[in-house]
Amino acid sequence: MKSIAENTINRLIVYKKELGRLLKDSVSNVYSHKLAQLSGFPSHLVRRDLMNVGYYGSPAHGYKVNELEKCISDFLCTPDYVRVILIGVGNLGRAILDYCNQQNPKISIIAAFDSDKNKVNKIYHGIYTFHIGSVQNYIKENDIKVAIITVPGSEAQKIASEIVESGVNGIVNFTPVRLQLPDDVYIENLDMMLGLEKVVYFVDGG
Amino acid sequence: MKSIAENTINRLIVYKKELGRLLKDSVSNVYSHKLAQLSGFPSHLVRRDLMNVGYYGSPAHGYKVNELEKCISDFLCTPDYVRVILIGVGNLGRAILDYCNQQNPKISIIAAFDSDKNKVNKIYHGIYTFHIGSVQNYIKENDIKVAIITVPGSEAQKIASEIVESGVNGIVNFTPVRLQLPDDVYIENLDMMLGLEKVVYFVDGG
DNA sequence: TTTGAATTGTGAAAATAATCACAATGTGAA
DNA sequence: TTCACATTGTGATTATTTTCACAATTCAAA
Ligand SMILES: NC(=O)c1ccc[n+]([C@@H]2O[C@H](COP(=O)([O-])OP(=O)(O)OC[C@H]3O[C@@H](n4cnc5c(N)ncnc54)[C@H](O)[C@@H]3O)[C@@H](O)[C@H]2O)c1
Ligand SMILES: NC(=O)c1ccc[n+]([C@@H]2O[C@H](COP(=O)([O-])OP(=O)(O)OC[C@H]3O[C@@H](n4cnc5c(N)ncnc54)[C@H](O)[C@@H]3O)[C@@H](O)[C@H]2O)c1
Repeated sequence: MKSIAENTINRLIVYKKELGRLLKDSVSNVYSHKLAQLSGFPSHLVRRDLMNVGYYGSPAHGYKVNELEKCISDFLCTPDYVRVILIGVGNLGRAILDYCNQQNPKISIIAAFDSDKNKVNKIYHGIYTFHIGSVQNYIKENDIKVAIITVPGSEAQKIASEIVESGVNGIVNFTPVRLQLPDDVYIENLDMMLGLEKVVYFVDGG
Repeated sequence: MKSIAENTINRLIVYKKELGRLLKDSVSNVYSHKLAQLSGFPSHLVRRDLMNVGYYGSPAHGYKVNELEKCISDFLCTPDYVRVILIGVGNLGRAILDYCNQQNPKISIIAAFDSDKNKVNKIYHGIYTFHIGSVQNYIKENDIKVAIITVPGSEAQKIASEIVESGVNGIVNFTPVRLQLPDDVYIENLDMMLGLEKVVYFVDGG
């Protein structure tokens, strides 16, 4: 299997999302430069990326939105239904619980975990909160592979090591801590501060 | 001035953060492979990146933490104090208000804006919330260049256009909407869903 | 002083990514 | 039918990024 650049994957995910939106608006066809405009990448890059997924449009009608969306989904191997857990039901955690289950019906947060007795056994935005002590069992029993970490930075490494030990191998990490984990664990760091610093750099310097 | 790859900038920001942490722990020297371990990038890439900022270490002692931190900061042109505004004091907005001002003393959110009367004129995590109607004046009077957008997706484009018109040219966009703005506006899209999809892809497919 | 071990800095090579440019294709109007 | 037009798909090219590999450097210990 040919390995695809991470940047390409990022862009494909964006195309997929925009195609989903077009689908909702009952748009049936789209040209590369329209997709380019929507996604913010140049049109020749859009076409180059689409070569990877093996879907072919026509010069006259561009791409069929529904087929292309399907094709990208298949390419990304998006399983029909992915179950994810969230750890740390604080300010950020609750915002994510609210947001996430509105967005992609194929990816669901099915449980949350916290150490705070006031939060355990409560339901936030429709998701039940368990005590953190039960997380390792929960992961094993439900074969969870992906977790979102929104605990305080000081707790992050310990929690991450535990859940990886139990079988998780993909983590979305919202804490500012760089997690030290085996190489086969995929970590996506979403530290807002880095994004903000980047904006400051490009606005100020460039 | 040589132009530096965006990836390099990303990494430099990470190095800077890790160096800041080392400084706090009173660590005075660091080797490239230590910085590599902390940041998660290979050590030869660390060294290559550091060539760009023009700081030279010694084979015997590696890099001086304080000097290197200073040097990267200067290179990134991090101004001494950057004032940022946040628009949309919802679940996510409040989480960010709480988080942001704890993190980097050089970058501060100095005001928030919302359209909800119940939120206007209130203080959340120390930040005063103004009515959204006053945002354009506020930007002009205070010469604001960077804004964080955490309003519902349906409002994002309208708000973005307005603030750019008033002088903002850097945006951290937390909504799932791809903003259509002039090319000279730097946009950092932080859509959590994309991060999650990426993790799902790499866990499942790779 | 000399040796050995560890680490830096960097030229060169390799790998990867983005861009260009255009033939091929399909469409609709004349 | 024929022509003009817009758009795709892609080979070739260019640019960028990463990796390799090692000479140069520094220091501590013998
Ligand atoms: N990436 C971002 O944009 C962003 C924004 C805000 C906060 N953050 C980070 O996200 C994390 C959470 O931020 P927050 O504002 O929600 O903080 P918070 O304090 O409101 O929430 C943390 C939650 O984690 C729980 N917790 C603490 N220790 C735990 C443990 N050992 N096991 C399980 N749960 C535990 C707490 O009870 C609390 O509910 C922090 O690391 C913060 O730095 C990131
Ligand atoms: N990137 C992420 O991880 C992430 C997570 C959660 C939510 N989100 C996105 O962030 C945004 C906010 O999410 P939330 O959960 O905080 O939503 P929310 O509804 O809690 O908050 C939205 C806030 O914006 C205010 N608002 C609405 N219209 C406005 C306007 N015209 N001007 C000013 N303020 C206005 C509302 O009064 C409210 O306070 C949404 O677009 C959501 O999709 C992103």
